[in-house]
Amino acid sequence: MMQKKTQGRKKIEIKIIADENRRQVTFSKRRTGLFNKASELCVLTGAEAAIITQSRGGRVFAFGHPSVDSVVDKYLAGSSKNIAVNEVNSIPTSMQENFNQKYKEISKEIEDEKKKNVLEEKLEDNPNFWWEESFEHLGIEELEKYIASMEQLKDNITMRVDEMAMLRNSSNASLPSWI
Amino acid sequence: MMQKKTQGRKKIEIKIIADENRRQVTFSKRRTGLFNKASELCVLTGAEAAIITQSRGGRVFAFGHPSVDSVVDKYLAGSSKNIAVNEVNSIPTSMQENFNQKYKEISKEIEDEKKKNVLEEKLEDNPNFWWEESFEHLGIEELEKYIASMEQLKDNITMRVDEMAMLRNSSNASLPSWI
DNA sequence: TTGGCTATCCTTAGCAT
DNA sequence: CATGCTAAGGATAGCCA
Repeated sequence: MMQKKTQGRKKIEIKIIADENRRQVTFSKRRTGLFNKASELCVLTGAEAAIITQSRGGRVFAFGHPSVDSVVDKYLAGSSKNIAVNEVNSIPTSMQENFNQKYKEISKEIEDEKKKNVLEEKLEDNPNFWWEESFEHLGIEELEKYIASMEQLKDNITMRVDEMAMLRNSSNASLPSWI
Repeated sequence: MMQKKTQGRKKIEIKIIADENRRQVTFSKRRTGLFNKASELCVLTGAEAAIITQSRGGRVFAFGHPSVDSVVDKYLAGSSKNIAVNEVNSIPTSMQENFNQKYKEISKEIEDEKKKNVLEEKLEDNPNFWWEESFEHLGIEELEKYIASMEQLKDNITMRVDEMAMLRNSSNASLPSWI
């Protein structure tokens, strides 16, 4: 009987890959796959998208359609400073950070919760986005807690950016590979 | 014989989906898939990543680890203004835009080209990245052509950003869905 | 660090809700 | 605009040339 040439793809857990070499290979391959997926998304739906990634080694890779900067600029223009434009339901844009951080875990919790109550809940009564639901059910205290953690995160980021800026003057470790 | 419940996934061409409804559904599903892929990439390799997308409807969705802003800020810090840091091999950051735009098509061309010449080429002699190769083989004229088109793109983007800014004052069509 | 080669594992097109 | 279902199309983990 013919022996299999390879053992084929093996299932892996979604957790940090210990072996440095495997981790690097995975980053390279999956990054390529991610960029291709983004490219297809843009072509298929006519959407715009930008992806920025930084490996542990400090190398930056980016993809953008029609360009990284155009998408990022638009994003910044829409999420910056002038938050007061929308009065009542206005939520600080910075909160998005926490949302993204908790995206997976919370969405999974919501998911599980939904499955449990699927029979006694009318889906029509649920908002389209879990975060909208979160907002509506969130108390003032929770909101303020989020905002506070956001402020701190902002500070951390600012410091980090400064570090990066200083690093740039002595090495190019953080420079995109295409420069 | 039992009839199949669904016809299953069908192969599609990577080109704009004409039907608006199907296009919307595809955007939604693939965006989710893209975000999950990015999430896995971050967890598996310890990398940082940010994705910003805008549907045709004007809604913005973003993903980031550890946050959109931290990754974007770092990117901007590394690619902005002070280009003169690296002297000789310094290439205007704005050129990245053209690269990304041509990523797919050029990479495919390179790919095809490689396959044709695979026997007469020593892979060891090739640079690690196709764009490095492009640079080295690009003449001054080509470079200047790129730069020129980049400048124009910059202008277009600036105008577009201004438009967005004005729009923000009269409607929230361009506002991220999480606001 | 990249690319090719399979045998799996994962994503998703078409429908329906 | 989003989710659930199912079968088929794609992405990729583990190994190498």
